[in-house]
Amino acid sequence: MNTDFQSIKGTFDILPDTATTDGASPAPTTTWRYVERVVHRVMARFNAEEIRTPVLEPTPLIARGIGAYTDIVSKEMFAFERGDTQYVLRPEVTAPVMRAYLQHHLDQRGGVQKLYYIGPCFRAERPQKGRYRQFHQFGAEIMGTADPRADAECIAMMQAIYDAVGLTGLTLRLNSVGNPPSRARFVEALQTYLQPYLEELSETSRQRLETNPLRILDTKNEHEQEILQEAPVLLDFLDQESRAHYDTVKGLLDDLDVAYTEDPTLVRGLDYYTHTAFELESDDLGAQSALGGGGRYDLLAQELGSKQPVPSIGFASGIERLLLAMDAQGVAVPAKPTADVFLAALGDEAERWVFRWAQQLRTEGLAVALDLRGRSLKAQMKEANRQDAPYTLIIGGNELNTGRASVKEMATGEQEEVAFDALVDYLKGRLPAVA
RNA sequence: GUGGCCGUAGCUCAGUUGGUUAGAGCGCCAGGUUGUGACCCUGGAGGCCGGGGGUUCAAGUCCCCUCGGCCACCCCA
Repeated sequence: MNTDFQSIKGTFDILPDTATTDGASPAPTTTWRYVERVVHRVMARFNAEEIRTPVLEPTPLIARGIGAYTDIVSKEMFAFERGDTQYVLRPEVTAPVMRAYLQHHLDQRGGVQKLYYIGPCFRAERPQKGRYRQFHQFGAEIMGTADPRADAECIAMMQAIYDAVGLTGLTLRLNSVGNPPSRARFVEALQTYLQPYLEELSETSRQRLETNPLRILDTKNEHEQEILQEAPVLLDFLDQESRAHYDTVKGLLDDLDVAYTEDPTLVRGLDYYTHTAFELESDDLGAQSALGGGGRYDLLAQELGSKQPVPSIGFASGIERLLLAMDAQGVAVPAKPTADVFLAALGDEAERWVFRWAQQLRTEGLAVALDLRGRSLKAQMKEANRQDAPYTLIIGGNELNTGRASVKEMATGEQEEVAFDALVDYLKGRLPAVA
């Protein structure tokens, strides 16, 4: 069937089954729900609480929170103006969560706030494998403590989710970008080092030398990588405090048996990071290899106008990429739920009986499927088969006369008669567990 | 944003050097079995050949534009 409309470029519909078409979700709804379920369960184990913030945020929150010179803010935002307000479809959710934390004085609840979220984000990039304009993230923020245990726990939380869905062979890269003074000294050294190579750098790198020097470190340009071989190393510039923090985090990760690879070139894209930075990668994903990442952002709260610092650490993960990796690794996913029983009717009177009983069985908690097109019994049986319902009730003149339903067990083909008033118990007794 | 590849039924794909009413398998619907699915047989529905323009007597086939998809760059989830 044709239509004049289609989903917007880089967005997709999540469909009930794997009728995968170009531009559809990498997985059906059942798989999405499974992943979401795992996220909720694992987060609960870490005693994290769910937070839901609007998809629409004030543009300046994002611009200031993430940094004006980041790619996200400079060219990837879906932003618009209405009246005198600037709106943006959130490109990430750490800044919004911090906004909510400050706006609602969540620190006054006492203790450390451990918050997690699941929801859509938007970025106006050219779509490709694992990259969409509307994509979905889950993540967590541990807010109100600078303790390195929060860093380690945050990373462990992220790792636990991938473990829970059964993904293997992932690489956790770890680095420290230090505190502001350490970073400032390093940036200066880096700029000095790169000065002689100015002519050999790409245009973007030259620009970044002024605006965002750290980002030059994770260039993929081979020549630039060569140049960087001899460049000063970030870790060498960490002051004692930064160094101690980093070492403690590593030790704690060891205690938790969370494996990691140190990568001194790992620099996260967003401005608000301090100290710990990490990223989880998979080689099952093509060019978009990052499953998730995060880091510490002790400066963000004040950047957003808070008088008090709110030292925090968080991670964010992409659901689409998780799904892609699951698919590539052939990870088992629970089958889609089926109806418990299909009600097939023969004749007008039986159709009315079936329609009433469908409702009755549903109030008893059974999942019931039936024909809504007045089709032949044979067609109804075919439908029952396709629906994969373990039992089918066949109701015709005979059944109405005797007051006994024909109940067919689809897997074996065996059929028996059950008195109407015994049906509920009969079915419930045979079905796994009825919710 | 830049580049490469691709775009024929719901899905996977055929479609001869441009040449009658565009095909197959699977799926869907109906019948064979006027009360029974999964197997089998028969039939049917379903395509502005992504859209627009051009070349030509003639375009699914050639050219241009556009939209979309895929992949990569960039960046990140």
